[in-house]
Amino acid sequence: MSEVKTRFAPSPTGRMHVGNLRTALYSYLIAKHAGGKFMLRIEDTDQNREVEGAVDIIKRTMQETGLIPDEGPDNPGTVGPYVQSERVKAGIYMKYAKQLIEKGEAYYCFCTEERLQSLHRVVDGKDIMMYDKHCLHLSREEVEANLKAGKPFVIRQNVPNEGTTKFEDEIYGTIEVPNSELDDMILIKSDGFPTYNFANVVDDHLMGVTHVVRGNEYLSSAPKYNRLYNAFGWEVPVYVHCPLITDEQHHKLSKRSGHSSFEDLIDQGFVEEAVVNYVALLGWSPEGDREIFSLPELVENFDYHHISKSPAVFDMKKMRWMNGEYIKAMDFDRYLERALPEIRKVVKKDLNLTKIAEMVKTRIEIFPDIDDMVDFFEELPDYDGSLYQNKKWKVTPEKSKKVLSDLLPVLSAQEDWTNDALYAVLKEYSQAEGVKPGFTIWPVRIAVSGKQVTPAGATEIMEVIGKEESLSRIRIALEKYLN
RNA sequence: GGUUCCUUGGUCAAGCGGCUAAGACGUCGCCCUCUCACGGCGAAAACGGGAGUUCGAUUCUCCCAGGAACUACCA
Repeated sequence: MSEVKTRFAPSPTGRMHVGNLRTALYSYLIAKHAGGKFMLRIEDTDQNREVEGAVDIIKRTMQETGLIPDEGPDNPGTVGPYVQSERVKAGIYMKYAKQLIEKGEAYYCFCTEERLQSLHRVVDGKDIMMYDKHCLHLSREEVEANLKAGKPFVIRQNVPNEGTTKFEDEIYGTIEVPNSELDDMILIKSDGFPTYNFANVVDDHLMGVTHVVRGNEYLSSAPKYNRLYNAFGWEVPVYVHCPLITDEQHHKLSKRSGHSSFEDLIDQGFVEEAVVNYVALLGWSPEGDREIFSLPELVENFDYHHISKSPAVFDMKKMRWMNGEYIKAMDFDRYLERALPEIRKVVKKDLNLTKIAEMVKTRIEIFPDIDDMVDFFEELPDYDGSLYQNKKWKVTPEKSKKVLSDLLPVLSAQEDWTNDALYAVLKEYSQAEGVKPGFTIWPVRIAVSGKQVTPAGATEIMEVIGKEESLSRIRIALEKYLN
């Protein structure tokens, strides 16, 4: 058996869709698991849809996710070029299309747009069209004359109306389709560019791809590919169709879902590795119970036979959970790089931001979660006096008032403003009063934070905001909220 | 409309003829605790329906229902 070679073949039309990312990931994993090669090919055959800079997005995304191609536009192997528009210039597709015409498997079509338009009909609000093989019946002379006259043409695949075509998919098994369902799809467009379908087959063969990994949405066009391979007498590659990734409504993930692309997710504060990890588990499951996998670990464990058939909903909740796991496990310096800018958005004062970052590390799932958690460091929010009511510690506003009044002079006299020292002070006071520490600490925490929930205890907060600010906030509590 | 595919808890999913039908997220409870979170423990929650095949079907076959994808000179 020859070496496994897979490819990721995106169109440069914008951001990297998560469905595409998963296809790329599975392609990569299949190749790497088998010790094979992973290739990148750019399918820029639609000049209208091409988006400036999209190729860079693709390349950058692959860098960031670690899906590094062994061959591609930037590191060509022996089967280049790796960009289809360049292959068009080399005349590759036209050459093979003409071979097909010789064999009677394809034909020139000169139909006008108007004529094609007349073939469309609307069923259930959907516009559907099936070509009627009008130009198949043109005589050789007519074709020659049309070509000589410079009439625009396309080349279509010639699929018989009778019989069936079947193909094998590794995941879905044998799939058989009646030929009458198969449209005479266009192979070469009137601008001389190949369509995706044709370029794909030609390139996968020419470039030695052994396993074709792609989305389930292409499952129904696969039989047409088989006909092409057979017509050429080429070996059919192994097909691996991945199940669809859907939104909560069970529809194919689209731009409007807001998290449809890798970049969207990163923008929202997700970590690259977490996205890769989560996406790997959409449609595939490892053998054990483990869910957290680095890319190398995925390579080691990935067995494409365990890819499932049913579509998977992209669950933001679980994505967030997994991201939280990655943040918790993240090397602190790297964490700081992403956490600090987020903290600076709300904390402008010269406080110990590293300490604040430490506090929130186990409490966030995505980086923007930080904002609402640490805003009180910057400024004491307006709060409700009822916060001083706490059932567990049996704290009331009245009791809080006494605690804070008692503590104010004690804390004013306190020199060592570190967490441990402050905690000792509060504990000592509690013992002297014969109450639980929590009873004392609750009102202090409310006073210095103004919030019901904080990412740290009272004394940690005091340490960070400092003595002066702490005392000031306690005074405000006494004067404004407990009076 | 046609074709193709899919159908285990709300979600991701194990299961590949015999099980009290894993596990994870989420939800809820308890513990830990200077609030919350982390961590620990626990609970509720599923085989779409109907026929077969079989001693026995979540697992095999068929039908139905539901869902999805495709049906472009887009990929």
